[in-house]
Amino acid sequence: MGEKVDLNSSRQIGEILFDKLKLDPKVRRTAKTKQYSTRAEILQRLEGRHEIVGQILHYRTCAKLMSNYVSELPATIHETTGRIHTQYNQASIVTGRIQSDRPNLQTIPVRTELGRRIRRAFTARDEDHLFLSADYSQIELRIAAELSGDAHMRTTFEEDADIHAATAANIHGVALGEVTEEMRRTAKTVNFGIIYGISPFGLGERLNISRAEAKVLIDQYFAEYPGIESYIEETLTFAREHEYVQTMLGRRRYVRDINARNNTQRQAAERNAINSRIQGTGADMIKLVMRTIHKRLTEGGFKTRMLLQVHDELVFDMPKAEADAVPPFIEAGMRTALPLTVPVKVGIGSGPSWLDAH
DNA sequence: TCTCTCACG
DNA sequence: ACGTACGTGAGAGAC
Repeated sequence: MGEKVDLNSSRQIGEILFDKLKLDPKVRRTAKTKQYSTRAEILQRLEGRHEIVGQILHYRTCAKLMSNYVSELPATIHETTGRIHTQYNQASIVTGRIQSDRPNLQTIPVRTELGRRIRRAFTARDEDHLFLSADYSQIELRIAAELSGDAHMRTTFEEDADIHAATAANIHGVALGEVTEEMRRTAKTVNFGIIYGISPFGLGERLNISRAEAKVLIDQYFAEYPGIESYIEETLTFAREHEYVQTMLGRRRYVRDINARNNTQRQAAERNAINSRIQGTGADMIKLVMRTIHKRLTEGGFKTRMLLQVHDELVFDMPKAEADAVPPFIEAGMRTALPLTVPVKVGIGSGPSWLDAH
């Protein structure tokens, strides 16, 4: 008791929790400096052991929202336009995505209730306008289905099923109706893990299960979606020969460590190869449609304007008078941006704020 | 300047 | 023995 600690210092937090309170005998350390790791994911497991843990987590959430958003964003309002103007960069991301900075408007909070209050602060220009948001549903998994040609995953999308629930049913060998929330959450982690090139170790860490149990899940996944396993093998074979991979449109990412003798370097390159074709194809797709939509809006004499791109989402400022005419061609344009054979789904909505548009 | 943490897809 | 899921930007502490 009576100890002073800077709540912004992860090192001091770690010393309090693990040296003083000894909350975890199997404490984790960070990779570079071997400090105690105090990430939210780690702390959440210790919440029951001392009331201070939950308080630290809550402080962290608030501090992040304050420093990155509440304090920062008002200072970025342009003095003559009265609006926030981000910068987009298209030549810095290895996969072909575009990136936003000063300020970064691609990381406006949405996942927590407190965070959503910040997103709600982004509003249409006046009461005659709305925010329009259009986003791709599960675009990367659809692209994985397309690139791999996996019949089972394709069918899942053709039936417009919930991909994570369907995957849960498949890997657990149960009917769709018997899928629990827990099973769906696990399947979601596996779905994303696979397209990132996850290992049994990594999946085990994330699901808090043993490496052996994680391997069973991955094996089961490949048994259900054999095309995905082939996609990974074919991608790696191509990468080893050429030292690059390419998107559907042929844009390359070089992966020169793909034949490295150092295991860690080589495996990292393999994960990059597996993911880049998928993430990059998604990036190509939305860039193409941004061009098409901009052209259609300006040549069509519409006053709706594209404001933001957030990787799989486009945000527009739209006069209410255009609310019938504009959304249908934005939705159709996004859906047909690339001639995929797997169905593409787009969610679209509008409202007085960015949050309401979702 | 590096490291950790955490906001997003 | 080692490291272990992709891509980012940004604030704060530690040095």
